[in-house]
Amino acid sequence: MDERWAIAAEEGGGAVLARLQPDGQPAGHILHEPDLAAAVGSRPQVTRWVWRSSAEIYPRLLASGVRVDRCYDIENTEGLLLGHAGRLGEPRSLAAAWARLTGAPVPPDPPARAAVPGEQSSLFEIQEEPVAFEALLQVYADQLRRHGDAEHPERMRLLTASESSGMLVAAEMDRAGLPWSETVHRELLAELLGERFGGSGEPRRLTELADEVSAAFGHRVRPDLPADVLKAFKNAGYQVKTTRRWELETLDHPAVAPLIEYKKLYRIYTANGWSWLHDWVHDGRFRPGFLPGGTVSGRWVTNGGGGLQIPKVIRRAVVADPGWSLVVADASQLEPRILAAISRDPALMKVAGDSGDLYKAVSDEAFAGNRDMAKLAVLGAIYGQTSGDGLKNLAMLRKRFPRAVAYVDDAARAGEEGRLVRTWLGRTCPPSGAPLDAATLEGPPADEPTPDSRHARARGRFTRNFVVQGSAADWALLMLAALRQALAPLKAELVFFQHDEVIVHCPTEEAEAVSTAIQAASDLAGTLTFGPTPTRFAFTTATVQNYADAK
DNA sequence: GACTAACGCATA
DNA sequence: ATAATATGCGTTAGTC
Repeated sequence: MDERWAIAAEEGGGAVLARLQPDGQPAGHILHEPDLAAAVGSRPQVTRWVWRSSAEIYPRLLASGVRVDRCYDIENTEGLLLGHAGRLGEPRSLAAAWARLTGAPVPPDPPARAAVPGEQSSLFEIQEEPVAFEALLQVYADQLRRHGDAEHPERMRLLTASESSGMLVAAEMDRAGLPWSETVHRELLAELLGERFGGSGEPRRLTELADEVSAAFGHRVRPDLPADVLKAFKNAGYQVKTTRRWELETLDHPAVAPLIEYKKLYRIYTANGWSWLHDWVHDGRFRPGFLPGGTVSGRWVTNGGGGLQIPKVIRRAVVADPGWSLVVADASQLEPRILAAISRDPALMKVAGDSGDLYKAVSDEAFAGNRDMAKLAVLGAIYGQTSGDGLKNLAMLRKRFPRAVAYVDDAARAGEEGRLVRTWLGRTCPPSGAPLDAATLEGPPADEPTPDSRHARARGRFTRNFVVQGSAADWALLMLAALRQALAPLKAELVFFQHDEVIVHCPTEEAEAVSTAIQAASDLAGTLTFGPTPTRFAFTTATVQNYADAK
């Protein structure tokens, strides 16, 4: 039984709410109640809550111990609908949507507040003037109609529903937090970097390595200043253009080894050192501030602390609670499988129908068993390779998997021509900024590319990748939604999500059930997103005490 | 002091 | 196998 209610927070902790008819209009009286969380918590029969912003409301509900099954996030949906209509970038607040509906001047979105370490996810909340409840009801009804204007209305409904669900997942993950051992982290820092001068100065190891670098050059060189390092190498007779690690590695000079070690440790020191620990880890939990759909392609971002860039060495600090385990699962070779599902290339679907090594299967099919070649060709197709040996491999791929390559080629061409490009469910890549003239588009891969043609080509690589990466993000939303539902009766908690990888923290006795639930969620997401497809989305799962042991 | 660009590197 | 996609973020140097 579908029972929808709309709700909005009122001053002083109260709420205004109303039951809705299927068309979004209120089904009865509009109620005012003194306690927002109680208003929701006392209505467990409600199947979907319609509200302005999950980031505004849901952390408050969670803080009161109230969870909801489903929601409909009006401002998030407004962004997706605007994007689909090629109007990404227009204000997406409820107030703006209401103004567009009534013909009033459209207010710009308030600027997002800067990240504040340790604060709960409500920091994403758009701070704006309260809008009448009537506006919320009317904008909701209007959005329901606008879904019908989409190229694939059913897919669009799936997209907005699943991203609303993603908002719930994000708030719940931030509430739970990733278990983080401050002790292990400090031990790790001491082991890698040594003690700090005066307890808070530069770590001993960095000072030593900087001295080694200077000694190797015979004069003072500061390794954290690229200009300094470049000059030193040039004076020593080495031609280098940058101080990037892979370029330095080609040089035969005694400064190289300590320099590379310095860069590695310096990165850890600045990005995940003592200050990071102080700022971002509290009460044994790291809360990255997940934001679903934070990128154009629909990938999530985090609001602070570099939550999606936790270096592998630092993962030793992610430790399950006593008696609990971490179920770490990543979707294997996700992007080529997504390409199979969206392109419906028969040969690629066939190899993606097996959960084994996809690149090996592709190599058997088209590259005489050379897996490296096959992998390069597939990645080249997805990323838009422009040079190198891979091009030859790409030609072979095109021959054996024509529909798959045509799919991304079409996306690239659409991008180069400035047309809209969409993911499978309808998330839309905004049109390119600079319009391109016909000559630019026709122009052959000129010997000397014009800025416009370079721009068009870069655009094409972007949109080529967008359809795959973005459709993977579509799939991931449905996978998370299904997993969240499956975990609801357990003690297990989703605590981390990173593009194609999830971590569930659970009592050890639940680990097996969790692993099963993850694969089931993956299978369900495949069917829900793409319809019946032979493509398998296999998860590689490890149950560990320590994140570092998962790989 | 606030802001930005360029750089470099961590993740998928 | 650092070529190609997407990000976040901390540093320094330069500008206002």
